[in-house]
Amino acid sequence: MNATARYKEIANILQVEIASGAWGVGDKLPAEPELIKRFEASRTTIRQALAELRDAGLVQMKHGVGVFVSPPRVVKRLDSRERLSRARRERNEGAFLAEAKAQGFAPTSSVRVWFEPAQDFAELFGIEETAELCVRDRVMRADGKPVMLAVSRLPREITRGTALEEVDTGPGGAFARLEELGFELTSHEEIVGARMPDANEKQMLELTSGPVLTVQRRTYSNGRLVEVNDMVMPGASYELRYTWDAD
Amino acid sequence: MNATARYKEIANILQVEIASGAWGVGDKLPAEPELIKRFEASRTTIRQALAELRDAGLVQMKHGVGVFVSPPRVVKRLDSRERLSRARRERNEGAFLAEAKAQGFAPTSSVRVWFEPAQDFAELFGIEETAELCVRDRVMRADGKPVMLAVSRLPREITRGTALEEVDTGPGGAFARLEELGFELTSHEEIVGARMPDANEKQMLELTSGPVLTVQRRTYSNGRLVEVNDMVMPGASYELRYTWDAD
DNA sequence: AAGTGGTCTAGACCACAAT
DNA sequence: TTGTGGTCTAGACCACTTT
Repeated sequence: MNATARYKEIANILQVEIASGAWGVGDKLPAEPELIKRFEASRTTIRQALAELRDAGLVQMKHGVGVFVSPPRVVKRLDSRERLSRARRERNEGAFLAEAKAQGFAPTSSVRVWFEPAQDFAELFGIEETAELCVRDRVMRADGKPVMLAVSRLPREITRGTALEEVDTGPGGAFARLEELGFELTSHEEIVGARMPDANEKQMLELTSGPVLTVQRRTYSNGRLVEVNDMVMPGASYELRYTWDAD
Repeated sequence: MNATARYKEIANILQVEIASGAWGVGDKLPAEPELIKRFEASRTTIRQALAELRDAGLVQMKHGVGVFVSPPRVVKRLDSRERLSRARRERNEGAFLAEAKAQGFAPTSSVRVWFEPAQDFAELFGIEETAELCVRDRVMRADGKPVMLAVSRLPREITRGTALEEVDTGPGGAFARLEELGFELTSHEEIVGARMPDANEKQMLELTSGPVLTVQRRTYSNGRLVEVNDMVMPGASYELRYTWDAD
C-alpha cells in the first residue's frame, strides 16, 4: 500500500468536508462524473473512495439516485438490567414499547409465530432434539424504520395453549405471561458480539453499511432456561449498557 | 444489482469450497491469475469476489504473499462480572493475564503512560477540564498477536506518586492498587458498541476486515468515578458475556 | 528476479429511479 | 428519456515478499 493511496486521499478530503458541514445530513454528494472531474481520477478510484466513506458509515449510496450524507450516529442506549425489571412489567410495559415511548418515537412491531423441532437448541434447553419450540420472530420498528430483529425461542412444553403462542402476548409482554405461568424469572445472561450483517439482515434492517450488534439473551427461572432471544441491531445506532455491583 | 452479480457468484462458490474443506485453515488460495483462468473473469471481478470473502472474515489477504483461509471464529468469551471480581485480584491476577493463562496462550502487553488535561473527560469525572488525568495506553497480545487495545484514564489526583503511574502496576493490577489506596471498588458500568475500525486500530490489531467491539468501562468507588477504560477488540474473536439476577 | 497482491486507468453496458 | 449508481473488462504499473 502506498503511503497515501489516491482513493484514501480522496476519501479523506470528502470526509473532512462532510465533517465541516460542506454538505448537511441527507444532502446528496456530487455525482460520480463531477467527482471524476474534480479529483482528476478514474471512476474506479472515485468509487473506491466512496466505498470507504460508506464502510465508515458516513454516506449511503442509493442506486439510481445518488450518494447521501448519513445522519450522525444517533445512539439508543439500552440498559439491559433496567429494561427487563419486574417494575417495568408491572407497569404493563414490554421492554421495547416502553423504550420507544420514552424516546418519543412511534413503535410498531410485526410478529410471526411458528413451531419447530429444537435441533441446535436442544442441548441449550436440555430437551430432545425433536421436542418442539415456540418461535417468535419479530421485527421492531421505530417510526416505521426497522431497528431490531429478534427471534425468541421457548420450549413448547411451556407455551402450549397460552398467550405466548399468540401474536399479541398481552400486557407486560412475554415475561409477564411466563411469570403468570409460575416461571419466576430469576436470572438473565446476555452474550454480545459484533459481525457484518448477512444479506437478509441487510435487507430487513435497511442497512447499507456497517456492522451489527448481536445479543443472545438467555432467561432462567430457578435454574431452568425458559427463553433464548437472538437479537440483531445496527451497530451504528445502538449502545448496550450493563451495570453491576462489585463483589 | 443483478439477481446474481458475477463477483458474488464467485465469492459464493469459493465460500462453499472453503467451508467444505477444499482448503484448510491457513492454506493459500489459488493466486489471482489462476482464479481469472478458472472463472473466466477479469481481475477486477475476481478481486471484488475476494474482497467479499475478506469482509466476511473468511480469508486474509497478504500483500506480496497470497490469500489465506482464516481460522474459524475462535471466540474468547469474556465474562465481565467474573473477570473483575475481588477474588481474582486476591490471587494477584490482573484480568487479562488471568484469562490468558486460563486459555493457554502466552500473554504479553505493552504499556505507555502519560498525563494530560481531562478535557472531554472532565464532565464524566466531575473535575476541571485542566485537571490532569493519568492515561495508561495498553496493547494486549496473545502469543504475540494483538487482541485488544485499552486506554485507561484515572484522575491524577488519585494516582500521583503511586504505582498506577508506573508501567508495571504490580500484583493484582491497577484495581488492586486502587483498593490499597482506600478506593473500595463498588460498581462497574460497561457500555458496548460496534463499529468499523479506524486506520490506526486496523493496524494495531492487524485487522484486515470486520468490525470491532468497543467497551467503555466505568468503575466507581462509593459513587465516585475512579477509572474510565476504553477497550477495542476484534468483533470476530470476542463475545462478551453479562449475567445478572432478575430484580 | 519472480510471483504475489494493491492501485489505477479508460471505457463499456446494465439496473434503478426520477422526470 | 435522462442521470444515477452497479458491474465488468483488459491492461498497466507499483509495492511487498520470497527465492
